[in-house]
Amino acid sequence: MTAKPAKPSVQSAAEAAMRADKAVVIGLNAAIVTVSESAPKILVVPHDEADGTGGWDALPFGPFNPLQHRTLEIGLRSWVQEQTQLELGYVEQLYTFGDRGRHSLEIEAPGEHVVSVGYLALTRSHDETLKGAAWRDWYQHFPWEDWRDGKPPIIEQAIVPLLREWVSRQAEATPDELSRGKRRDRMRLCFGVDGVDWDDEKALERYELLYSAGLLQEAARDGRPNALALTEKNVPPLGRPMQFDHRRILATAMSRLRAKIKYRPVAFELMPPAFTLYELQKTVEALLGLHVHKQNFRRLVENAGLVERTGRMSTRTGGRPAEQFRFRREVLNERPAPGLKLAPSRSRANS
Amino acid sequence: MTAKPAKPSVQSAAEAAMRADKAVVIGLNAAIVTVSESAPKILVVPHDEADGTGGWDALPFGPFNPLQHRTLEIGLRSWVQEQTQLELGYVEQLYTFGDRGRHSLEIEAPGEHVVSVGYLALTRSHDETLKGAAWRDWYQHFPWEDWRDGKPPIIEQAIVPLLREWVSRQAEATPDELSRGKRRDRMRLCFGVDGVDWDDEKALERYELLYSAGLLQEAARDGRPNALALTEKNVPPLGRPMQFDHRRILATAMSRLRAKIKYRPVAFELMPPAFTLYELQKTVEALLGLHVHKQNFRRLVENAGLVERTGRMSTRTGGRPAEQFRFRREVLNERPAPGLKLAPSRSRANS
DNA sequence: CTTATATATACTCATTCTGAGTATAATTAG
DNA sequence: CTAATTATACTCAGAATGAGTATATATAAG
Repeated sequence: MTAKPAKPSVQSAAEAAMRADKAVVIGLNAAIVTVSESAPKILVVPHDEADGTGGWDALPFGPFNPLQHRTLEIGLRSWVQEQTQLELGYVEQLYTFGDRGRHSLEIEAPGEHVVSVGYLALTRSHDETLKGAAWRDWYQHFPWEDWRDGKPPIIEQAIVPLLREWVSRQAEATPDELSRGKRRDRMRLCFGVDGVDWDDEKALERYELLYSAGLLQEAARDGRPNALALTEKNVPPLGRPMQFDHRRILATAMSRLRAKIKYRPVAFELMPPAFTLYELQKTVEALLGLHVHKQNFRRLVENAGLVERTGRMSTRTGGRPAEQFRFRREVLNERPAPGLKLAPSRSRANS
Repeated sequence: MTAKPAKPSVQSAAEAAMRADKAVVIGLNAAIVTVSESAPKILVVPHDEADGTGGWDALPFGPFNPLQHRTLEIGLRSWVQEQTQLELGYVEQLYTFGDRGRHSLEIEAPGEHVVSVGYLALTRSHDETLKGAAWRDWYQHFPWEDWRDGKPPIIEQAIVPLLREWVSRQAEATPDELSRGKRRDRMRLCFGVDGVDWDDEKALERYELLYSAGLLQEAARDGRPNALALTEKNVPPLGRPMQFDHRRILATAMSRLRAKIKYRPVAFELMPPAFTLYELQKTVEALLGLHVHKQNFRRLVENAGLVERTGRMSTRTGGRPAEQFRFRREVLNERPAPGLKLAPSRSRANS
């Protein structure tokens, strides 16, 4: 085990990378999220191409210029600021995708390749019209993810039957019990079939399952074999598709945010300076796509020291006025700053 | 809010990115982890340069060739396999770093830029010598992270005094109480000063804190202003440095793995097919750098249905023979597959 | 063979955390 | 004034958690 032998291979590999055939362009994609009127909204820019994907939303994206920006995040903030005038609060890197064939190819010049880095950004609700961009309820892209009014009908009416067909199609191809079970298990775990509970954090897994089952328009666009068969059968679109792999990035953002909200106080990035506990709850429920138990939610938020009273009351319609609270920034300097560990309320979520 | 206006800016930006000045090379870095003899080991390749960083370990890395590999992960698996003959089990993307100035620059040709994507990979312990590579106990790079024998002396003897100086240095520069408090709070939360508990998952935050305080040799290499002053003062090295930003990637891997082990059954990727519960515990403790309560650990692992008995006994030295268990793969198909939610044992951890 | 020592494993117990209610207070709509 | 509506406080059983104690089964020493 001498030091020398490894060096040539590793180093020369790195040097070989310098050549143009391995050069890629970094695309920075931002899933910019806000919540207003109990709906999580995602910032989209319109996209029109003659290739059949016209009208599909795209996430705002821009290239990373390494000469201009020291880090990827700085690069992202810079062009988002420039293009949207939004001030981003929380920003988090999600994932870097390098897949060939997961976005329409016309953007790639021959011999060049785009690697896309996805970011999640949160911003406080704000109604100004952004030039050319729009806020879209993210459940338009993921209608199966919103369980606030009970199980979304699209699951039993469309998704489960189509997936069952996909499961049995594999059964024909590979008749061994084991690998058929795999597809069935994936379906069960993702969509909560056969008594498995719904897991709000599996948004990405569900998207990927639907994609690989060929049930999404993106899969058809990418020419996935499964998808072609279904296109012929006139399967209705499952949610609004998005350009490139942007719906996948959005799914990643949803999963990450739904997980993060439970152990870090990120929900407050979406709230105004003062808010009632019920407003906070509505925001959280919007993101999770679930209802939570109101009294326990209060207890949790107050016991964790996440908020403090302002003394002011909210002039609301309806019943008794609610007190307004503010985020206790100090928690960030106390213990590892907790989030909103909450369990879905059985009473309404599973109706 | 028409659709048109945004299109030119977004699209043309993407097209502009095609030009060579924005092209970058993707470097794939692998933090390949195993555990043997109660020590977490990281695979390193030697690196010798005449620039003063000779002898620093490097993580194995290779370029991503988009023409050859469909996804980043496939590219990574491919050259790791090629270079090390290791079979990777679990692989997870960690983070994509684009920072200029966080690695010695000689690798970058003028006008070109390396963006590095870090990966965490787990592999079962295996003693064969790998050509040119070596397994290194990861605590050699992070001596402050191993609390299994009580608080590591380096914290009180070196780190805390140096950080205090760094805190007070800011107090001079910006005398306002608020921003001085920021440095102090960072120190407190990271290193568990003033009654704050040690958080094993903050490995990355601690590394970044030490780096930005200029206490690491990498900071000196990168010419960080803080670091220069300290080099003069003959500060002893805090842990073994690594080439480029590889120690940061390793810190990211540690943080991610320490977090993940608590909610996903990844520890079993590091275990042989059959193992005793104490062996499993030792592995987990090695990764966390903490002791856990033995009886409660057993209860947790068994109640969660993570293991099943094999009936065979372990022929061990010492006391009563222990039963061997195996991982219950079925948990993956049951509920969202839990991990090893464990609390550090107060009795020995804080000695 | 007996005893000390070491480890494995089972069982206990107080405390806290959770999930799910009930009870009561303060508003507005009629 | 009453019903409806929302806010907030309080209760309670069961599960999970942290920390032991008790007992079983081996090896090593004498």
